[in-house]
Amino acid sequence: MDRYKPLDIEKKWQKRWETEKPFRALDPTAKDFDPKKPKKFLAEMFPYPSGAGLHVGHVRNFTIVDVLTRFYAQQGFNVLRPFGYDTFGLPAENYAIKTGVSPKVATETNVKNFRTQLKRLGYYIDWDREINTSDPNYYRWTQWCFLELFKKGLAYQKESYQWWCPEDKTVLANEQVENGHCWRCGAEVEKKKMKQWFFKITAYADELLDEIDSLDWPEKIKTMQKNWIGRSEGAEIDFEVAGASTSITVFTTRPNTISGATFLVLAPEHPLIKSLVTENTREAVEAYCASALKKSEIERQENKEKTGVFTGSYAINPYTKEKIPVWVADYVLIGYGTGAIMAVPAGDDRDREFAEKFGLPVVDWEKDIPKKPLGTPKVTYRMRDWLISRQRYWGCPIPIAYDSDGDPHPIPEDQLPVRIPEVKDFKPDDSGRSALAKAEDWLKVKVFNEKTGKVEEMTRETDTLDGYACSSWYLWRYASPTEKSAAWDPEKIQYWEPLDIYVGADHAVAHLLYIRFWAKFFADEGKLPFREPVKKLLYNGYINAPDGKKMSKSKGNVIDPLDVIDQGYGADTLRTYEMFIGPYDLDAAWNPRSVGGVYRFLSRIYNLAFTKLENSSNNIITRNKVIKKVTSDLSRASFNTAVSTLMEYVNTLYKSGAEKDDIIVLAKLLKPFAPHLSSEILEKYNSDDSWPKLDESLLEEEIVQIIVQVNGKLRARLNVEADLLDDEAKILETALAEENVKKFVPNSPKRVIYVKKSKLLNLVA
RNA sequence: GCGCGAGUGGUGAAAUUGGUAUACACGUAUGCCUUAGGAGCAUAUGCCUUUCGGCGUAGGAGUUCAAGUCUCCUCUCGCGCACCA
Repeated sequence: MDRYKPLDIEKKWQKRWETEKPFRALDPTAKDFDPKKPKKFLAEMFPYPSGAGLHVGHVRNFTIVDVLTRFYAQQGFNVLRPFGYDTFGLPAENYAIKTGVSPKVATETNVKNFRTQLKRLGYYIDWDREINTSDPNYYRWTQWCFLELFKKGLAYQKESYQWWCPEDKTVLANEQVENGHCWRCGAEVEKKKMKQWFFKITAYADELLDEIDSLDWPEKIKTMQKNWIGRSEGAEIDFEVAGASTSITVFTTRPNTISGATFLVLAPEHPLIKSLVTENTREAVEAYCASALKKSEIERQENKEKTGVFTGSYAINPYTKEKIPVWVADYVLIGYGTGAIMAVPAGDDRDREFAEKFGLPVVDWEKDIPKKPLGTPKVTYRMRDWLISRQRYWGCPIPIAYDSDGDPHPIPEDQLPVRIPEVKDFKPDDSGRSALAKAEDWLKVKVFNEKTGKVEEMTRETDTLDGYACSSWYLWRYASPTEKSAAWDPEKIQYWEPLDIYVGADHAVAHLLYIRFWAKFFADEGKLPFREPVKKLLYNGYINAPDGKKMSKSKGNVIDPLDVIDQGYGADTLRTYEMFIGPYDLDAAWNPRSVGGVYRFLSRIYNLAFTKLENSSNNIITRNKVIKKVTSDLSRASFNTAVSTLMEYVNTLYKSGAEKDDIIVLAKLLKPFAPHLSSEILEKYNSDDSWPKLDESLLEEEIVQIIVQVNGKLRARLNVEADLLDDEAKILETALAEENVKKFVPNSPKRVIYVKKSKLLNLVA
């Protein structure tokens, strides 16, 4: 008997797909484009192609997209499922520093390896649309996006205290600091005062917040984004400094508690501190501010014990007209509100703690304050502008040059891309400038200076862009990946976008917020016909090692998906297993035995299709039920139950015998999960792969089972003709005639509940 | 601390709208088969009970003819944010 040999089958089909390219998406400009077909655009969050190649987590992520893509393709949608690589970033650069291999070469190798591995999984990918963020043809347009933002004042420079990673020697965005540590290398971050580039994401804070509710995204992600944006409504109130002409502006969400404000607190970085200190306090205040700045953020977080120092100045409470002291304390943050607060110790735990520690007055605030407007109404956000400059080599160069005054000028569009110069030494240093600064010839550039009206020699910006900038528009590039005259072709964008389904397991606030921001910006520029780039988001769980721990090289518990395939299980088993492992959005632990179970399932299908076919049975009702269940399961992304339905079906067919239509339906429904085996079967049976049509009229069986409960407990099952379902009296009579029912209902039932839809009869005895 | 989830057999889990709890798979047990394999096939498998039956979805209460599902309280675990005024 011929046995299921997945590797042979998979090789055959992968070769065919490589030459026939059946997964190409048809643009509206294509010859064989059919305008009647509805479109679906699906994508995974494109990966960073590491040297280690695919891991099982990638496979889960990509297979979810693949199952859905094939599901829609088989239903006749014009589907677009492209692929790309997020290749800029620290790992490639750090690898280069370690090995001396240039990031460009390392990236090329890794992409090639990834592509080869992806093809071995049989993914439905339009390979003609592959993109790569470190390709000059791509980052030329990332630079264009930057310049669009720059022209509108949404890319700007600001000197301020920034997160600095002493290990990677670069600044980081707020989103890239996790618990006071660098998200990449884990080093404790520091604060450093530097002039940096920002994107003004806060300009869209309200819209980013308000439109969250309309998104078909997981609630968890939506909540995280809401919290991240952190909108607070309140007021700014000016407090005059006693005996001086200055005033201190504070932000508060509870202006009505002003009568209880007994002191002010400024953040140690607050610019007014200098003018508030007195002869007596100067030394102590300066020492406090200096040590607060030097302290790592961790220390500032871990040590919640309140510290602070009196400036020596007083302010006037504009409501009570009382003189209140002005303090400096590091529990007030310079980056939020105005960097200064009015402390109401009777109403706020932190203020109370501070007041108690330093013996400041605690005064109850007047509860019935007349609602006369106090201060200026003001909305504040926790979200800060997005810091985008990085002092690193392997990134998209910021297309800016500086004149002799140090003012920035955009590199003209006809000079794009600003290519990354070749340098020998990629190593970053503490100068605060990237390795690009070492390319001396590259640094000089002739740019028109609008101030002088002349073309002048200027110096290039040496910072590169945060990788998240590169990934903020790639979904739009997929619509026209080779377009030379624009970042995207408006006609194709109009047809394909926005993305229908996006699948990933990371970037809940960063990437998924940035991409929304850019969509809104480019929509305002008239360059995009939508304001939200992703309709539906699926956020899949991680796959852990069999011991339940995170897979890691150092623990030696990594499962290599290519090994699983090459062991003889094949890609179809791997794909189907990862869909069967549990609900897609939960973390799961790898179970080698369970992989074997899925292999057995596919083997049984193979045997059924190639060696055991019978012609006798009539399974048409079962078949229709299976079509209905699998279709609805895939529609609600319940992949594990779709697989289990197919398993049940196979078990049934082993008992009842299978006819040709059973095998064809089975292969079609299985194809999203196991495309190679299904293709092999469908070829043998001369069938296309169109999604099976459901015949609703064939769903109802002639004999139905009615559940009989007494006081809510199962006492009998009645097998009756389907026609009888409408005849409650008859059903009751039949039920009462049952021995076991009689036993529990000796007299006539006090109450009868009959639920036709559930085929259930409950008698209250 | 605040916010959001989740808790079901030995294990991963199913139950979509309040209506048969534990589908499917792993594991385990028994049997069959033979190309003796990392096979394949069949049957059984929540707990207590000889049977009838009783109990059972973290624990406790409640609503309902009927609760894994709804409400309240408690416990445990996970995730996110974390001095945001």
